[in-house]
Amino acid sequence: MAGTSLSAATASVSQNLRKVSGFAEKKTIQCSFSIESILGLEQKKDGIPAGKPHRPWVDACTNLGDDRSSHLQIPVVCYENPLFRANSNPAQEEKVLRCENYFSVTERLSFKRELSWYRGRRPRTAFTRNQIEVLENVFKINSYPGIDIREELARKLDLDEDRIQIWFQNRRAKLKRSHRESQFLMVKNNLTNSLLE
Amino acid sequence: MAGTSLSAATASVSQNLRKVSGFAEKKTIQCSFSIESILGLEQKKDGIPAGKPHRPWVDACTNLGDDRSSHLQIPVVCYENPLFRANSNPAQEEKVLRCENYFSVTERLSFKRELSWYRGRRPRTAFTRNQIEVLENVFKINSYPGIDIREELARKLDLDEDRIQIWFQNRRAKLKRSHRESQFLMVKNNLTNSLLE
DNA sequence: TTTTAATTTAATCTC
DNA sequence: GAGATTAAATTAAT
Repeated sequence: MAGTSLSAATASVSQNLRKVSGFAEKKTIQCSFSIESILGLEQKKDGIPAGKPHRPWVDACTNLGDDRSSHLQIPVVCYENPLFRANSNPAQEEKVLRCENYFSVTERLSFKRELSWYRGRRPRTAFTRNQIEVLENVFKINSYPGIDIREELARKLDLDEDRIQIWFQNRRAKLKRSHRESQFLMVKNNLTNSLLE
Repeated sequence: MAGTSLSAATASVSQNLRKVSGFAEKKTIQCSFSIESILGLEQKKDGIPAGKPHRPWVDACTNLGDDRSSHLQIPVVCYENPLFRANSNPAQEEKVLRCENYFSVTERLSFKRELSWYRGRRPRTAFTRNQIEVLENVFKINSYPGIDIREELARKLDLDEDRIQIWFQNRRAKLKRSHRESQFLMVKNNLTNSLLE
């Protein structure tokens, strides 16, 4: 973890709390110790077609040894965690006025947030327009900001450094995608043109 | 994807053209970031260790001669940085990397890093469910398998021994991370509880 | 439906 | 090998 400040480290750890599974790995040891077993040479029951990627979350029910399910064991932390409560969006709060149901929008947002926690996912951050603008401007000049720049951005934009880092990762992926697509377009156009000649 | 509309791609291209052509939009930055800061020039590091990484999978598809043009992964840096647009042979790239008169150490580090990432990165391996299962079972018993076990696993799982080694490294890192985080959790809960008493 | 924040993990780099 | 970081692939919220 590159974050050097305590707050950054704390935020980072709390982000990954749901990944905590240090104890879950022990309880899954129920296999025998024969080499054949270890190597999985006795063919498994439900002939899973080899060649398929490993996607345990798709059929989580049938996947017993998966430590990913362990985040369900510690939802209490999610409730108590103050780190994500602070991040309320003013734009969304104004919608409270239009709410005529049992729960206010903020209440429902809160539920949603807690549900996110249960599901093991950080509530989606809604960046403000100004935050995006600054991030974009920095990205134009440097798409790989180091830890110090990220920290500086975090301070100035009132965001966690983690969010900054993720934002740049996603932004780089987006740029790459758009390059791929424009490249594809060019090739396609060249091909079309040469066929029309 | 439907988002591959011409307008979208065009917008994307023009955005990138602006980027290539210079810092035309510097003035829109309404935040007090110094250029040095944004470019990451503050963080000084040591020199670049010369030496080309071993990338057998690059040669595998298209080798014979020095043709790199048929790579599916488009190097983003080639678009963004005018330096890498014209020259596509390694000798010239070396010269660019050695050009310390014009570029800072960190810049050259960044270039080199991006080059190797975008051009030479090994395609991500998608392990099958069965492969993962076997690896996990072995890991439970021995998280530091020696070369002989790795070779055996490679044979039986039809993988390169390299992949096995990397997998165990990443798996150990994951375990360590989860231990750190659960420890953090315990400390935090103890702290919370003692504060509530 | 589209965009993008968030997540997981294989691969890379530095030490 | 450890540790940090990244890209790739994906999930899911908006």
